Amino acid sequence: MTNNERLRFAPSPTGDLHVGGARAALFNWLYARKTQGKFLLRIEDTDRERSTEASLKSILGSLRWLGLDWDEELVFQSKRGELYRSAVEKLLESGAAYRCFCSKEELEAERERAQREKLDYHYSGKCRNLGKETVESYVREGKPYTMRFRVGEGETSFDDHLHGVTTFRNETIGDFIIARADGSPVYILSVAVDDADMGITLVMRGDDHLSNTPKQIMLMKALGYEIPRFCHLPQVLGQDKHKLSKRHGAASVLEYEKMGFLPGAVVNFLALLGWAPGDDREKMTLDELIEAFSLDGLAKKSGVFDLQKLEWLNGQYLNDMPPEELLPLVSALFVEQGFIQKDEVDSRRDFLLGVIIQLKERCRLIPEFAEKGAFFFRAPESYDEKGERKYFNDIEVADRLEALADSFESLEIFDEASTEAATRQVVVNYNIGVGKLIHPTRLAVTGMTTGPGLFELVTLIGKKPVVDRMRRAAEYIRKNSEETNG
RNA sequence: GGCCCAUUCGUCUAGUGGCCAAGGACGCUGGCCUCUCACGCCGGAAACAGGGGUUCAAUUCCCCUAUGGGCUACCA
Repeated sequence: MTNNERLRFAPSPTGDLHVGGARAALFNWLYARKTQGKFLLRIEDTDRERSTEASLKSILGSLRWLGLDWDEELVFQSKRGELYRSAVEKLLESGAAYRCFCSKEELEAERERAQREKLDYHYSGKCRNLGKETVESYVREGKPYTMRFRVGEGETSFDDHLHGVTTFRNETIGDFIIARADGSPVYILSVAVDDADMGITLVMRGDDHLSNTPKQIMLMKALGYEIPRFCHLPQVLGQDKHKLSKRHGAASVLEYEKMGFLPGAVVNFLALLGWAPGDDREKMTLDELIEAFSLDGLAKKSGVFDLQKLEWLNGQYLNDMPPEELLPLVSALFVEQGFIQKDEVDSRRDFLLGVIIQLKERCRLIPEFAEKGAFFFRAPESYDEKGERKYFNDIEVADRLEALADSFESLEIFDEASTEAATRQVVVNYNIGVGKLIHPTRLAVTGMTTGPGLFELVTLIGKKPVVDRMRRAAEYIRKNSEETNG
């Protein structure tokens, strides 16, 4: 465990950052930071068809959003063709690789036959021992060829950090292609070359790469490279226990950002999916994660992404966050909703902080501030249906509401203590329980049956609008009862 | 089909041979607090896939089976 560890995350820019990828990135990052090593980023953009600039931007954006910073320059595979070509050349010269002239159709037929006969298929090795002259004449004819790696006898094994010694018999692998007919390198080759070239000391990636590892090792050996250590992480699954994908709802980090999750909560949650600190901590900051992180805490079992737990965690973050920190996020939402103008954010700062304070322990996601707090900005357009039936069911309610409105109006100081005192006084006059007045009042002022404490909310909104809303509700109740009676 | 990997409450996990009649968290659920909701607090139900070994002793070690997953491309 020196501080010379070099880790990497190698996404393909073919979409947004996937949750599984983000978790792999996180573990690499944590290990690098823990060991004071380097965390590198390599962009696997050799698939020209599917790679896009927009995806790259999106992935980098998500990484930054999560707080995962990287060291050194980005490595683009698309810019390293020369490196791969010379590696292939070297393998060809040493005899570790050979030209294969088999056509796609031939190979396809072979594979189908094997499948039909339920036999284990791998390349027949037809071109493996072609005579020198044959090869030369084919090349002269311009017959297209791919490059194949000559897989030797024996077995290939490595000591995976998580899975221990894992062994593959070479005969089950079969000579594999390392360069296409157009000369471009295939993934397995570029990975081997890049990991060596970048000096990666520990390859930590999804366990879907487990069976690729022996190939990578054979290539590295043939190229005379030092073999890195490996650690294959379990996958992230959806509720149906299949690999997390769009079908399960949100599979990319970006979507969670849009849904109103906080980066700290997402990172925290991802860290706990497949890793445990060894104690009972759940909520942990990035620094605490670095501090506690160890490869030993990694799980072997793939984990199901539990949205409910993420939501809970996010709620914890929201609740624990100082209101000032929430202000930019929440006010941006309010502006977007048309609750306030952008230039009002500063002048109404105290009011907005008040709203946040009253709402934050009731919200799990940022957008809920708008759903649960619209009434702070405008009078309710309608009343909760159940609430209406329960609290606006009596003409007397209108009288009481008006009585309380009058009482509120006459208050010199309109604060929690005075409004509560006024309410309790009115209740005594009518000889009813305090709840009998509080609930209708809340419904009148907010349109809802749930929310912050009535006296807090009412003082934040202010006397005038509150009194207006109460009188309007009283009127509404009267009108309704006339209709139903008449 | 072949190869490789995995298997503790519904879910995330603790547990590395005795401390486990299995602990925590989410969710579910009973209650307390209370003007409602939420928060918080106190309780509850809920798991070692099955079968063989090894051992004085297995959740922990080995084997088999079952189940799930991955790879088996001129994708990455």
